[in-house]
Amino acid sequence: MKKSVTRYVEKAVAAVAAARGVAVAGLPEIAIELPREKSFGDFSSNIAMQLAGRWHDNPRAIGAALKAELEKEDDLVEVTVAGPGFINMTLDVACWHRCLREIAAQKSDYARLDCGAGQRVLVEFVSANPTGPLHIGHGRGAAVGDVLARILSRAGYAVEREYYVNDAGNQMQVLGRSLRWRYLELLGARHGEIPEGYYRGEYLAAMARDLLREQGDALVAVSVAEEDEVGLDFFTRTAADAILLGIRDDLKLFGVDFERWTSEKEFFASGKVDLALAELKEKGVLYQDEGALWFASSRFGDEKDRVVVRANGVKTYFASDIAYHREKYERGYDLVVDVWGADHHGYVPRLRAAIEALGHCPESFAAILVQLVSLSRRGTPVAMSTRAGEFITLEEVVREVGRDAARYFFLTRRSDSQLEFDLELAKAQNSDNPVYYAQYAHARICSIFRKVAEEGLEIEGETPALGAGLTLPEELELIKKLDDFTVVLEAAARTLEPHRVTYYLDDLAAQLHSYYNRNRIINEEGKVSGDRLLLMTVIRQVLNICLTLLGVSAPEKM
RNA sequence: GCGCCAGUAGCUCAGUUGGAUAGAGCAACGGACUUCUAAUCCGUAGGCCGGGGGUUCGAAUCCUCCCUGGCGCGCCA
Repeated sequence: MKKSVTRYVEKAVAAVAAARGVAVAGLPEIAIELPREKSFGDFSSNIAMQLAGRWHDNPRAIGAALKAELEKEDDLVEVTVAGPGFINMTLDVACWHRCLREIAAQKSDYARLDCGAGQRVLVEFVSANPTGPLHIGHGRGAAVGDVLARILSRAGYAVEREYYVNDAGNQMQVLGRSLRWRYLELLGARHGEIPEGYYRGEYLAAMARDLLREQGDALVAVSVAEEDEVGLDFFTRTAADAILLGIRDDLKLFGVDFERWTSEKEFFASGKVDLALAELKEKGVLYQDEGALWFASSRFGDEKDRVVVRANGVKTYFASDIAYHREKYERGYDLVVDVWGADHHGYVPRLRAAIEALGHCPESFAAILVQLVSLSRRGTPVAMSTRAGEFITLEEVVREVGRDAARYFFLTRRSDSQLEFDLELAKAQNSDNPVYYAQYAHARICSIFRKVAEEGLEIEGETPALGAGLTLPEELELIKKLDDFTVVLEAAARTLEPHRVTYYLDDLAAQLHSYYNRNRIINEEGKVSGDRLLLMTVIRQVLNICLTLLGVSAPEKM
């Protein structure tokens, strides 16, 4: 509907401009909004005020001229100029009924947009080191990345999900040492506290017990010195493989699937890192200093230059990440989205610099920074310390509160604001828990349809229903809300903000509950309003789409 | 010290990218089940949008200076 109204306003502006002999080119974009106040009508525009400056006239006079043009439109039954120059427009109710029928006809394809125009997008997320199980912070990143991908996909982008496995570098060495230490501990060759800097989580001790049981006690000599490299490759690989399998399981349990798992190690092994560096060198943005090789990222907006090859000859993580992103562009994505923990925000300018240096438009790269999650139980904080190896894993959270609640909770905040996750609240089987609110709305509507079908109730009105009997203010508000979903989805895709869908869903559910409490679809005589049933059909349809976008189930019964 | 993000009701947070009288949930208080599901609804109360200055028809939103909190400032990843 908004699009139709936008066209009317565009037409009116063109007509008025012609009458005044003013050029239409270079005019501001026509912004159509939903007025806060219902009495202002269905849509409003501030275009008269925008034009006032350019046309050197007062906004109310321009508004009056536009109003005269707009009144020629059959669909607009009322046009007024209000306040400082807002143009308020009210549509014929028949338009809203038509709108409802159109949405109903599209069924589950409603709000499949084409604003992505088939452009290819890569969403890279989670990408945690395989050094330990996923914790709750990764869970938030997983929910945000996955739902973002679903939203973009519905908005008409060709989306792929990718997990970048950071399986190279120091921390993998430490992982191998940690597992070897645990193994030797079981053989009585290590005692006391695990050394400082090692991974001390219980999962490695458990893994060591499995190793001993399944593969015996000869994997490494008990006499091996701690600094020694003997057997490290084996322990590193064993630990990383097992942990990565666990991560895949956790993500599956959480409802997240990736098209692609990419290994950092492979980038080094295949020489792609060298290729990327060679390309940068060719572009003249690398230089040698103090024995190291630097990338001149400050020429592309970073605050300082960054090392890509250390003086000891070892390439940095940044170097492999350049190679990785270079490959993303070579694969032909139009938009590259990375979902990171917000503590990596300082890393954004240097990567964007590298992307630009490689000749790609920096606008085509977006980093979504996901803020910290703090856990609590009934308001009291749950301490989490990665150092002590005591953290709540994603798996524990999902098992405790359920996938639906966990996903929903992660999406109730903007990504860049901190999130307090209350385990008791998420687990609550009562009305305090917001995830049930939306699901309940869906189940309630299903229940009506069940009753109609089971009891073979008579449906009143035209067949098929036209919706013409829907004239209550709350019915029209509902139809407008349903119509607005395309706008919300488009905005969520454009701004890469999945929480917009959560808020929309909550609003729609609220309107449904309110309507349900006030009006009956099946009346006292057991007769069913066909028009209201049509309205329920469409609401259920949109609730279902939203829940599916969030990866939350849409129960038919609760 | 420099940079990034945040600061909105008692608490947790939205706020359609500059619009009209700033919203929701929880908590508090008062109501609604012989009903298509009360996991719901209706009502009351709650505000110097961190503070000052600026930009304009118009600012929670933009620019600037302070205050507070989180994070980042490695030839770690």
